[in-house]
Amino acid sequence: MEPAFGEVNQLGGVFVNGRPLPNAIRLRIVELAQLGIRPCDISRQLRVSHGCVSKILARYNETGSILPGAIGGSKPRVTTPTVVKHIRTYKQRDPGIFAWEIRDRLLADGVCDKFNLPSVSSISRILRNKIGNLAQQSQYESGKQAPHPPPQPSLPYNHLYSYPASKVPNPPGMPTLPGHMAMHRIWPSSHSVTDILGIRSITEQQNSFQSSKVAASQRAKLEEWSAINRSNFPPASSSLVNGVDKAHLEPHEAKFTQTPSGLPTANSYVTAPSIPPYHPPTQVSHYMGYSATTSAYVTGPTWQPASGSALSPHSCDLAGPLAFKNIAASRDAIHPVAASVL
DNA sequence: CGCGTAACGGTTGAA
DNA sequence: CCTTCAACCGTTACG
Repeated sequence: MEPAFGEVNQLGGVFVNGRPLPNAIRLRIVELAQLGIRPCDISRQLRVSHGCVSKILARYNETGSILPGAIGGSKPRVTTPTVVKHIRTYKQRDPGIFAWEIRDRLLADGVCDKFNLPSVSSISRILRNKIGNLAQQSQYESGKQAPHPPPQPSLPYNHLYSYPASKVPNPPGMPTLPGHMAMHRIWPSSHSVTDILGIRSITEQQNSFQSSKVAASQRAKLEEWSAINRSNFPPASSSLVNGVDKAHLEPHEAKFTQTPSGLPTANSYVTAPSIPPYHPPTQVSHYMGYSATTSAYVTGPTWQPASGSALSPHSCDLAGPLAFKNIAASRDAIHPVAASVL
């Protein structure tokens, strides 16, 4: 469960079964692809299976994000206390109401929107399990609803944490969802549209180790791109970029990058000996709360100087940018470091 | 040979 | 706490 060292694939690359590739490598895959390198060559160069390269690129093309999907956990429940309460109310008012009618009403009354509307079967289950005895008890049940008013709005966080993963992309052709509504999954990840697009993370990283291989023009393009995108989105989302967005990235990266010493370079990274110990889930719950923990990362780590020194001037250390991203929350902190590296 | 993808064994985290 | 379960992971192998 705590693979200090990963396994080695057929190409000699290191991976940790069940865990996502480091973002640095993911990013590298996308970068190389953008430079016109063929997937098969990327695969060989980075020693990542072609299946994985294919998947990451496909996802990137589809969602614009290089980030892995949210692992573990459960989907946010659509049957929030509020919803249950309303269902109960409907049932009380009309004991003969059908589940599908309840569903329609939830939508009509604005209790739910089409993204968090429970399925008919969910409603049936609720009726059966939670309100089943309501029929008999409804009289007195009804009176005591007030005490526990779930302060929860019907859309608690959905609009904040969308999810860039493949299952529910918001493909260009799909007009229905604003990107940020694409998924109702708690993913401390992404989250701002720009982040969903993966733009920000890319540009940030580029800014960090751009000097290495990425052509200046490429960088410029990306920056411009991000600028465009940023400006195109509502302030609400962009404001999240610096908070939520990064917060989510950090934990992941922390695992990859907070390697105590000897940050592997891009070139050596994939070889077995230089595998960065996969940092075990730490005390910091990874997908932690967005706020507090972020600052923890910002302030705490001692790796910062190390990363700076370990960073080789060229040869694009993958670890470098990632390391920087750990403190991404404060770009102010980043840039000086990045600048010095550059 | 390159690429897309299903199967597989694995991890994760909310319920 | 512990267990369940459904999400995701990357590799492998096949077509």
